[in-house]
Amino acid sequence: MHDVARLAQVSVSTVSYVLTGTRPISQATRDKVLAAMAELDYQPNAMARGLASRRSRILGLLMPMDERGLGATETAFVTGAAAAASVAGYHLVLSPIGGGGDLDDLRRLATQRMLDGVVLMEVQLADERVTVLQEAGVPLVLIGRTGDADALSYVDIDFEQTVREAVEHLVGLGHRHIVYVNHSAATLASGYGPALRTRDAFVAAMTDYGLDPVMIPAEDSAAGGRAALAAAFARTPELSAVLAMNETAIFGILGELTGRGLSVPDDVSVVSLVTSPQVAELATPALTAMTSPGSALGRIAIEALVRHLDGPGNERHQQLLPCALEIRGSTAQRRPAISEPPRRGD
Amino acid sequence: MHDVARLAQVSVSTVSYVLTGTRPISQATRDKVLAAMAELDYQPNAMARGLASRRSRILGLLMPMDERGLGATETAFVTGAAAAASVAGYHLVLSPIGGGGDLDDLRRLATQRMLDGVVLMEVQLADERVTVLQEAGVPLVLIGRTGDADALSYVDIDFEQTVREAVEHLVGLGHRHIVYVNHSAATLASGYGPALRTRDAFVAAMTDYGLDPVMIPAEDSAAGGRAALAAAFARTPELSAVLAMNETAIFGILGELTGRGLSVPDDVSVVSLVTSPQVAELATPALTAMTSPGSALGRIAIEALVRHLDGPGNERHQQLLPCALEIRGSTAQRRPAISEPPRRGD
DNA sequence: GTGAAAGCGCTAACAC
DNA sequence: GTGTTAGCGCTTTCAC
Repeated sequence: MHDVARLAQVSVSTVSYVLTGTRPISQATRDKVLAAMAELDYQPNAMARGLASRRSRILGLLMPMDERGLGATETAFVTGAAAAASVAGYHLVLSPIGGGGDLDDLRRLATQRMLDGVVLMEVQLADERVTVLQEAGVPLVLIGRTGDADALSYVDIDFEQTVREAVEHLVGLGHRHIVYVNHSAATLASGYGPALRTRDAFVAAMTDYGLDPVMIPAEDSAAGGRAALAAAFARTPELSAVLAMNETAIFGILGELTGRGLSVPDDVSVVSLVTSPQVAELATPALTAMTSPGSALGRIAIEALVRHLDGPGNERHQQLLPCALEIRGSTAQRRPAISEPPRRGD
Repeated sequence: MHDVARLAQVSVSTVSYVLTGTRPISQATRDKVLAAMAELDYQPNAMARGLASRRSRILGLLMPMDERGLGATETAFVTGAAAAASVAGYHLVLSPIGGGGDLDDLRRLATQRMLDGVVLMEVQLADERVTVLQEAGVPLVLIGRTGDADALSYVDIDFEQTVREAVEHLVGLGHRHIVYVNHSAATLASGYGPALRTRDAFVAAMTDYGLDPVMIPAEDSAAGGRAALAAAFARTPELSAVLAMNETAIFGILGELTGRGLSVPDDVSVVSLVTSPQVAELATPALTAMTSPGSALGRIAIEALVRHLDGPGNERHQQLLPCALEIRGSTAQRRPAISEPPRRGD
């Protein structure tokens, strides 16, 4: 930087100011400085900037990685967030730090002033990470919501709206015996927000239609899906539609349906909740799904965070986005059972 | 740090030395210092340390994210790498920077001395990121190999060995007409190492058995898998086994097989290459697969990188790890066609 | 609109 | 085994 200043025949502070833009510089000197920087192939040192300015211009995206891998939905969050960060002049780094034992790791990262702000993915209703980060004084935005998120910034999927639309689609096709296959009982018990919120939304939506809301939990595996479907038929033999939010179990559900000689969508319609097009297309037939607004969520979260950092610093952003219904091959008009007399209005 | 020194009644440098451990400190003073740090709830500032020491103690994992999402295999890389970094006293951050337009972003990150070293995932045969990083003077380790990786450190899957074992398994079950479904023609043309290496290995292995090596490319989609299978039957009507390395197409392959009234594994055996147990269990029947050594790859890459950084700095680590054969329900003894007379030795 | 200089919070010679 | 001190490469008052 010294060299740049000398070459441009200005002071180091002037060079710094063209870099940061924190004070007006005449076009002439700016050009001189820029030319000198290019000439010398100068690159500012991020550590030194960070130390002097007390801002790293690095944003963290905390993304617990379980062994199941990341779906296309999560990937979309990430790419959306990275793009938004880049636009705002920040770097985005992902940290695989989870809710597990590496909470100390997180505390260290947060407290060492390496990150200007953080976006949390896969937020639990009671999420220790939030406490840790708040204590460390790191600005944060959630993707998802804790139980008491009133004071926090978040963006989340509008599960109520999403489930309602899915149910509406199925009811519109004439289905009346709809079973919702959720995540596992253990996941529900652990306070996983999406599982709880969709459960409640399903009950509400079905009740509004005067229908019986049957929910079955399923382990996150193909076998879990099969078991759940078996349970569903035991509980509701007239079952003609399945709503599911479980990207792994859904394959077991489809397999079990086929195994029972039932055709999708002729005998049973299937809608998958919060599902990426990529996964939806993997199935045969391709799944009608509520597609999550992945990259928008990531983008909005970062934008809110940046506004918080660059702005007065007391904003609070709370926003819900619904998933979009994408009709593919797994839903169809309900076919009345042969034994069933036609009803008026059919 | 000043305060810590005063409280412990030592100099700041002594505090620094107990922090870095770069010179012997008597147990007594160390304890005093540690006590003072705890008392004041002191946390060193990462930026300042980085500026003064010229090392950030941050390692980057460059992980291109395409819209397909990360499989369990990639996730295992990441968790293995993160664990190893933590053990070595480094932080690991992931950067979603890809081979796309954000090469400048990478150059900036690399050149600003924010990262002590990086691990590259999804390495292409000709990978510009390698050039950029080398020019920036950032130590790097590849997961995968470029075309001329002789001078670089890398860890990669031993595709030759992996394919050979898969073919051996199928031949051992009596299969002689085996088709290999690879990634797409475009992917092959783009110089994607795994696709090319498995192709060559397949040809070599089949030729060794005196068999005809038929390879069919497939788009990364269920539809691509169906098309590939159709092409495979057109080319090799006697087909009794499919080898595949394409986690998305494999579902189309299975669907098409079922659609043709063929049973897996009774009529056709299927082996999936470089596949995680999670994905293998998704299919019906569960797939016999060559399971990739995911977390070991990540761990070894980080360990090599750290050795490079902390050691004399001229090591070069090159290592290949084979996938492990895990037999599940998609492979079985070949069933001779009815029209086919029994051969001697059967 | 520009320059001079005082730090930012540490590390690592150099002293003893 | 410990203390003193000169930076690391920037940002940002304060002065003009």
